[in-house]
Amino acid sequence: MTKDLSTEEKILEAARRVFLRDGYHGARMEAIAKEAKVNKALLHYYFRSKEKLFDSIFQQIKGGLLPKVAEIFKADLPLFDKIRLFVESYIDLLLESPYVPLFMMNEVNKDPENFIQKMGIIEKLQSFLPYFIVQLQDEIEKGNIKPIHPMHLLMNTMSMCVFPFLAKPMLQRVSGMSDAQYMDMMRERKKIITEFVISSIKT
Amino acid sequence: MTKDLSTEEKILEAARRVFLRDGYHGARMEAIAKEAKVNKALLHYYFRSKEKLFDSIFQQIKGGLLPKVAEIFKADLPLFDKIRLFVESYIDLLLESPYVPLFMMNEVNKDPENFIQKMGIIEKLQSFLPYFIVQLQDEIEKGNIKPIHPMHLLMNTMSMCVFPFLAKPMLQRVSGMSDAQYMDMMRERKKIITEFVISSIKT
DNA sequence: GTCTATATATGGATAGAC
DNA sequence: GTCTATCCATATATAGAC
Repeated sequence: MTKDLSTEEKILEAARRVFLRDGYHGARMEAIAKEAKVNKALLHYYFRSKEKLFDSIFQQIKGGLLPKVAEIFKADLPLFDKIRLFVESYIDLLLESPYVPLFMMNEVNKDPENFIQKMGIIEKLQSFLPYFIVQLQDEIEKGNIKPIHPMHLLMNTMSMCVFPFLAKPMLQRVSGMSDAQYMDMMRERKKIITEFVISSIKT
Repeated sequence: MTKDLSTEEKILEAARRVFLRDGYHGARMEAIAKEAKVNKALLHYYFRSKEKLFDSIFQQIKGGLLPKVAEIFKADLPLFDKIRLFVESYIDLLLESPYVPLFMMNEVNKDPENFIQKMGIIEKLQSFLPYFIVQLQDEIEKGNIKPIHPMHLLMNTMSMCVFPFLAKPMLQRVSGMSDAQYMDMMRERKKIITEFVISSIKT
């Protein structure tokens, strides 16, 4: 059992689940308390307000995504390996937290400037994007891949990884898959996306 | 000026904007009234409740998307033409209503069964998917395209069209584009996506 | 630290005058 | 049809006993 957690940790775990599932406005302090099996008043004892509790969750979620991506793109690897690694580790991450993408999209939508600043996105991008652009340009000049704008290549690849998680509830229903089947499909998809991207840009 | 609209129409217009931007829970009746420049009580006079007003908007939004897609896929056209037409008309639609995708993702997330039923998605899919699957299978057997599961092909194509709208607020900021520039980029993207998909599956 | 009870704030809904 | 005033439910937040 995971029930030897401190009250504070139980609340954080529950809050994460509820906020991710229902969004900030949809989430209810009551629901979080129930999920954590603690009294409602304790949420305020530990975190003072809904807003502050939410911020704790946000900080926690923020850690996982970008650092991994930056690491891959900065590595000294052939372009196709980077693409493959990016797709694989990105989908693996999302398989663990399928609600994160929709949550993030909503957060950024509420207040883009603030979101980007809180996430430190600009600095992260600057830390690896230039390397990637040079590498891509290099491969194009060598004639190994067709000309493509780095932004579109990244956007295409990311789209195919993330979108199926955003649309999961819908796609799962219309295709009649169980949760397990959907996850299996996404694991298969790692290979499919990689091949799709590579065979599209290879000369 | 558009201000010779009836009060009811003004409310509907305002409600559409606010619900799309803030989502159901995030939207405030007060905000809709203000946006429509009418008294708050009038929203209830015309639509009785927030729920009912929301339903009106939902019905209105529902009309645009799927019918167009179904039409294209049922048409008697070569596969590559269908892909091109799908991408073009899909992105054109989204350019007019960039908030619709995130709104839809949130709605389906709240209550998938209910959403799919209200949208009539299953029937729409059944009306054109079989044709598409046969056509794709046919092209694969003829050796014109590489083997690919129809679901993945559709998912890939749709992902690349929709995701940039979902992530618009973020992508726009990090790339420093204005609204107009972002729209131009999406228009360019129609060609890029089509070529990306086709060159990926062509033998 | 944890509970019950309660205060306070917000937002949706209604009554009633005009 | 449109307004002001107000009600009422819900949800967040606090007080105070244990």
